[in-house]
Amino acid sequence: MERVAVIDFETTGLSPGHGDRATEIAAVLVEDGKVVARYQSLMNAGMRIPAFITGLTGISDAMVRSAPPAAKVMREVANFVGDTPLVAHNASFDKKFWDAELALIERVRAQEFACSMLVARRLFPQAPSHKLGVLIEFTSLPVAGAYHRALADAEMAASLLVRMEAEICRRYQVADVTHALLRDIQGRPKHALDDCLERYQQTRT
DNA sequence: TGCCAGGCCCTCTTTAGGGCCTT
Repeated sequence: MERVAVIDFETTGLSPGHGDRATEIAAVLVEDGKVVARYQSLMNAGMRIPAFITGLTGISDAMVRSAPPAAKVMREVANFVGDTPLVAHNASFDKKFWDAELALIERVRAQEFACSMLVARRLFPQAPSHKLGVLIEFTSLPVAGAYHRALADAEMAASLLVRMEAEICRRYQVADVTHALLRDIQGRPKHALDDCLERYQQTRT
């Protein structure tokens, strides 16, 4: 697969449209099934962190207060990933924050997102749930660190992605899985996975 | 003061409702 960047945000809440901001970002570059580079930073957006979020993530007001400004971190991580295609677990969430935080530094996203959760729902419909942690356990992948910290979650989403690529190659006898194919799979009705991959096979032979 | 997401996907559907998933 071509190089992709798997990203994960920790935030003060669920919606940048209602004033929520990022508190931490991680991005890992995945190439040939391996993580080849990592970026991770807490970021200070000047927001109080709700107690519930501190309980969930372990990220406190004190940690964020001593972190670099959000604008500096977003410039760094945007430069780090460049125009590499993006992947996130439940990408609709990370896409909202990526676009919102970039807009604050007057930058615009240059690439598409693919969603590891939507692909997993199609590839592993029998999984007990499609939360990242459950899928890591379901696929017997190693836990990379504390859940709900950006780098650990990005690393685990990356390993899940690599596992799913291998599964697609094995199950459908294709040699390569592109970012475009992931987006094709996630955009199709769940029952149409076989149809999608059959057509992909035809384009590669 | 108190409110507060939204896209996906199933079904007892499509003139809708509710669970899942992210923090």
